[in-house]
Amino acid sequence: MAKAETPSPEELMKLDNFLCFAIYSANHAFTRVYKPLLDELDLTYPQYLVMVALWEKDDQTVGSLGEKLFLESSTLTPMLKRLEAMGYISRVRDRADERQVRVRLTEIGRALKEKASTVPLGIVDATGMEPAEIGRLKKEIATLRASLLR
Amino acid sequence: MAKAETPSPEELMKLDNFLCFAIYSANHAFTRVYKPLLDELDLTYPQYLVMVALWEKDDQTVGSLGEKLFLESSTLTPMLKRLEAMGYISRVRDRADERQVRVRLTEIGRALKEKASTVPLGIVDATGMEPAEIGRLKKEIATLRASLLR
DNA sequence: AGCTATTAAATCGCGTACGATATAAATCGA
DNA sequence: TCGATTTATATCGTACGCGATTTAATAGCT
Repeated sequence: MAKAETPSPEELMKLDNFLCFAIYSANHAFTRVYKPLLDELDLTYPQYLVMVALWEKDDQTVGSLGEKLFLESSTLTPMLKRLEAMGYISRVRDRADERQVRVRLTEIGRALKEKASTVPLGIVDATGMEPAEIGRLKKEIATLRASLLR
Repeated sequence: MAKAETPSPEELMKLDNFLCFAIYSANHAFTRVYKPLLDELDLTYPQYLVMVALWEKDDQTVGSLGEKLFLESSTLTPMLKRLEAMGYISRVRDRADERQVRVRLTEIGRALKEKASTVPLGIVDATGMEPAEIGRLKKEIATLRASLLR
C-alpha cells in the first residue's frame, strides 16, 4: 500500500508550504486584530501579554516573566519601563536580593483587567473557530514550540 | 449529554490558554531554530523568507512581495536594501511604470538557493513532526490567518 | 573573611514591523 | 490636455526582539 511520500525538495521550498511562515504570518494577523481592541487600553500587543501574565500572577521578577513569555531581559526591561511610565506597573528592586526587580501591578494596572475583559471574546470571534477547536490547535502549537526549543 | 461548555472568563484570561500566545511564542521559537542554520547564509529569518519568495518566483515588485509575505513597503524597502547591499538581489525601477520597483535575484542570490537547500530538512527535523502532520497543521493555521484578516 | 564564580537586570547595536505621511508617477475625467 | 485622484514606494517615528556585553549583587569555596 502507498506510504506517505517525503515531499520533493521543490515542494519543500515553496513559501506557502512552510509551517514556519504560516505561524509567522498568523502572528502578524493576530497583531492586527488586537490593535483596535488594545488601542482602547493604550497597550501594544506584547504589552498586553505582559499584563495578562501579571493579572494571572502579580509580583513577579523580570526573570520569571521572561520564562513565561519566552522573552529576554533585553526585551522586557524597556517594555516594563514603558508600562511603568504609563502607571500600570511598578518596578522595585527586591530588598532580600537586590539583583532581582519585582514587577507589580498598580491600582490602575489591576483595574485595567476589567476594562480588558471583553478583549478575549473579540479575538475568539475573529478566529471564527469554536472554543474547543481553539483549545486543540493551541495545544498542538504549544507542543510544537516545546519540540523546537528542545 | 454534556455539551462543550463556554470557558469561564477566568480560564479565558490565562496566558497559556491563549491561542495567540501559542503562535506568538512558537514564532519566536522558529526564529531561534533558524538562527544557526541561516547564519551560514548571512540571512536573518525574515530575509530568508523574502529569498524563498524570490526563489519561487523571480522578478517581483515590492508590492507583490508584500502581498505574499503580508508585509508593508515600510518593512520591505529597508530589508530589500540590505539584501541588495549584500549582493543577493537588485532593485530597479520598472521602465514601463516608474512607480514600481522590480526586485530580481542576482547570480549570487540565485546560487544561494543550493546552499539553502538543506535548511528545510533541518527545520522539519526540529519540529519532531511527520511531513503529513506538518502539512495539516500548516493548513489549519493558514485558514486561521485568513479568518483573522477577513 | 576574602576571592572567585554565578546570577539577574540593564545596556547597546542591529534588524524587523507598522501606522502615518510624503513623494512621484500613472490614470481618469471633463 | 490638464487638473484631480489613485497607486507604488519610500521615509519617519515608535516599539519590539535578540545576541553580546556590562554592571551589580549573591553564592560558594577555602
